[in-house]
Amino acid sequence: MATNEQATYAPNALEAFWQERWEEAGLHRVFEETGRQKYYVLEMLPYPSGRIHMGHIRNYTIGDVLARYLRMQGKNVLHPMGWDAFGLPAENAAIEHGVHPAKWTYENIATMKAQLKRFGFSYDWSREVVTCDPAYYRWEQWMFLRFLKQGYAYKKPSMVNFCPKCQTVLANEQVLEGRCWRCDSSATLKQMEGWFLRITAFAEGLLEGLETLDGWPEKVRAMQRNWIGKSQGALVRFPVNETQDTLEVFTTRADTLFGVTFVALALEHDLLDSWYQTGRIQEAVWREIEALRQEKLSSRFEAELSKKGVLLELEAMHPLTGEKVPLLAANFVLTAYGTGAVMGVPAHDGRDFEFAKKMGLLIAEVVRPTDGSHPLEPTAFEDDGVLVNSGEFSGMASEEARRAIISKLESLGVGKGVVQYRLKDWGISRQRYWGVPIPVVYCEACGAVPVPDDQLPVVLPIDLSSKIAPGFGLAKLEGFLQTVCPNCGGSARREADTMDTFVESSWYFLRYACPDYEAGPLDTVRVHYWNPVDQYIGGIEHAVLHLLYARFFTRLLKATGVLRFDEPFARLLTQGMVIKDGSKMSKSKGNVVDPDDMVAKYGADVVRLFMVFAAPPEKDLEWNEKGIEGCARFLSRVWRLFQEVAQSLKRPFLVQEGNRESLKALEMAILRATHKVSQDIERQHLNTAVAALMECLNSFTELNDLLDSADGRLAFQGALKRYALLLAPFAPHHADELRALMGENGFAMQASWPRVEPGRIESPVKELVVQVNGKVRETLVFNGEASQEEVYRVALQSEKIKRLLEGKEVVRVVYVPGRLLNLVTQ
RNA sequence: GCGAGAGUGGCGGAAUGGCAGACGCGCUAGACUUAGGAUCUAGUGGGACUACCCGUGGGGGUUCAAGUCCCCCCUCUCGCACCA
Repeated sequence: MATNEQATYAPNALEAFWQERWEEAGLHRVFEETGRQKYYVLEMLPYPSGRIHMGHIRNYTIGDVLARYLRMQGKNVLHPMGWDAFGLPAENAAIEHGVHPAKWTYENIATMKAQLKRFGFSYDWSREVVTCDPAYYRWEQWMFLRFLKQGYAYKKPSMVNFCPKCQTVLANEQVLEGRCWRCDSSATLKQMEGWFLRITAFAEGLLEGLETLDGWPEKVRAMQRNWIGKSQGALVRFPVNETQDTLEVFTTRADTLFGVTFVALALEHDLLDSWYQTGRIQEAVWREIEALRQEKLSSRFEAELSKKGVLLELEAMHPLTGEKVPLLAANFVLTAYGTGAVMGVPAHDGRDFEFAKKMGLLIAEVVRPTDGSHPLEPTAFEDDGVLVNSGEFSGMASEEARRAIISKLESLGVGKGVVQYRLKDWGISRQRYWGVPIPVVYCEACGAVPVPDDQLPVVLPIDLSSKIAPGFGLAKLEGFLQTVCPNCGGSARREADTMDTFVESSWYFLRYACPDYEAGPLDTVRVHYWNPVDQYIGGIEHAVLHLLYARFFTRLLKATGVLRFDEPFARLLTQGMVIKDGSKMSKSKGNVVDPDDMVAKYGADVVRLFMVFAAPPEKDLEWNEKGIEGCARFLSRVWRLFQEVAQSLKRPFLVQEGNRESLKALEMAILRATHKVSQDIERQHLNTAVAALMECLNSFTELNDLLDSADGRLAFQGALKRYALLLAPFAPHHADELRALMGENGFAMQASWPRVEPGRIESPVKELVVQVNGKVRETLVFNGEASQEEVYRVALQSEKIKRLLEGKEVVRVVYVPGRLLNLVTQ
């Protein structure tokens, strides 16, 4: 400007000044420019809960540093922001304070947007997406209808997780240790009808895709792999004697089939009820089953249930040996996994072993370690080995036996090889109000009818006659529900469920490419110009929620013909939490630091700097008031140095030529910093990039004797111009101000990132270390490259080295050019 | 139990197999000052106190050289967890 040429750094006025200039210049708007290399930097969009917190600031600062750096590198960088605006907190606020969810949400957005703007993040706000806007969610409804048509969306009754506090259903992914991910209430199970998206159809693709995501943290990939839970095995059918029923079990250990001594059913298995109704299960046995069911319900979330079971007094026939095996109902058999029934092989499964001991069931050894030992007591032998007591399969190795036994089962028609996944279809029905209405109507004559495209969006009614109270939902809005059938024109009722809000966040990153598009959900050209996202940044808490859903949606949209790629996020950075006094900042702990307070006190640049300096991005960051003061001190020192140089340029100089060594050192300092900062941003070590800037400043300060000379001042001016550019991604307001002070026009973001030709940071003066037996004993200085012989010769002239080598023979000399000489003695 | 990651000064943290502790905080001393919680200068792993020794959770190994690579163990954090 600059604002003035004052001696103290006054961040608030300065930052406001530059933010206005950026705004006027439309500096952060970006357009599709074919021929220019694009880069898409994305941070997870926030839920408008009321206020921005430090965790957001950290996330967005990391993204902003990368975005600004890449833009200065000449990339066409998309860096958007929006709001995940549907969700329960808005309804809860309505219940507690009587505010309409829409009003609450939009007011929060306004507050939070102002907070973000104060930090000077380089978002293209013209692309802002608000998911509760009908202009956004109409396309989500459009997509839903496509999915419906192709069978990827369907409705079914099922046992679902239900949060009593939120009064709504939760998807499997949204229940953490039996508790609601949002409010931490204990979830219950409930039989309900609801809509599902067929994520299981993409289980294999989602799993395989993980292998291609080498820009993702291994931790997240492992979590998703785990969640998808693929296992290879066999379905085996056990006919139940004296009935027409066949019990199917899933096993990964077909090689242990001859060791089956019982078959156990989950307490909730459908056949139990049917056998009870047909009198196959006695009244006394049934009462025991009921008792176990009760016990299981009440202790659902205990670490481990002690294994209990009930003999059904029914037998199944072993599919290969024809022997009779007892059937039991057991509390440790999972309903939701496999077939809800397991074959019991006590000799080779720890759980079955424990259970068999307790119930007095037989234990039959069929696999032995290859060393021939019999390790059956005190526990099961679970490893692979060699088969025994297994008829024609005896003598085979486990691996081979699994294949052979599966073929046998298949040829007899009593089983088959299968792949099983733990992943379940995504239940998206929510029985609440503040969400996207599911575009289906129910007609007495025509049944469930999809709402035609031209009647979209099904707008969420905003005018409410009654106040929102607990249990409120679309189902209470008679005016909304009543409609006509698009098919026959008869009276019909609308679907009252809304979609899980994770649906909105599954595709928002696509809409940023074309937020104004009205001819369809996505403008194919623009979407494919920007996507996939090159760098995604957000918290690890979404490892198997949002990140899995978004990957699924991308594949779904590809299958629907909208997209041409499989993976939405090429690289993922999961930043650590901001913690204080050892725990995550939260209202309940009373350890919250408000970003606004910090900005008021230190300015945005200082807070941004601290956010990336105090810890590497992926690690937790401990809030430290002293630490942020250190960053403030650093920016003040930078400020003073620039002032000093600017002032010196106006004064008469004392000498024409500056000290040659100092001039060289100055150039070397800025070159080294340029190299280090570039390299560190590239590898996302933002904390060491800032350290390099600090180090460079320290060097500058030591060289300020150069300001007495004419060429020293000019050299300093040149170096500082480059320094301001290096600072720009971290402290953008500061950087633009400093550039102005050095006589530059325009904005740092429009300037090119300084480059260093390789080799230029090599100092002509080499410092070389001499080791004796690997220990550093001497440091030598050479001008330019020195040969091994030369270094050796000089080293031997050192008194110290001479003394250490006295009476010893050098048996080996290791020379690393430019680094060290190691003399090895006997 | 399974999976992933991490153990380095008083603290946050640096180190393509090549001088361990960059940078910052804190601390010590000094300078400037009516004053200092401002600023500047110097020092700051431990022990010996001039030239040496020890030191990256513990124990082995590879190497001229290991915080870094390999094997075993311990501790911590996170995720999943009776997944057949």
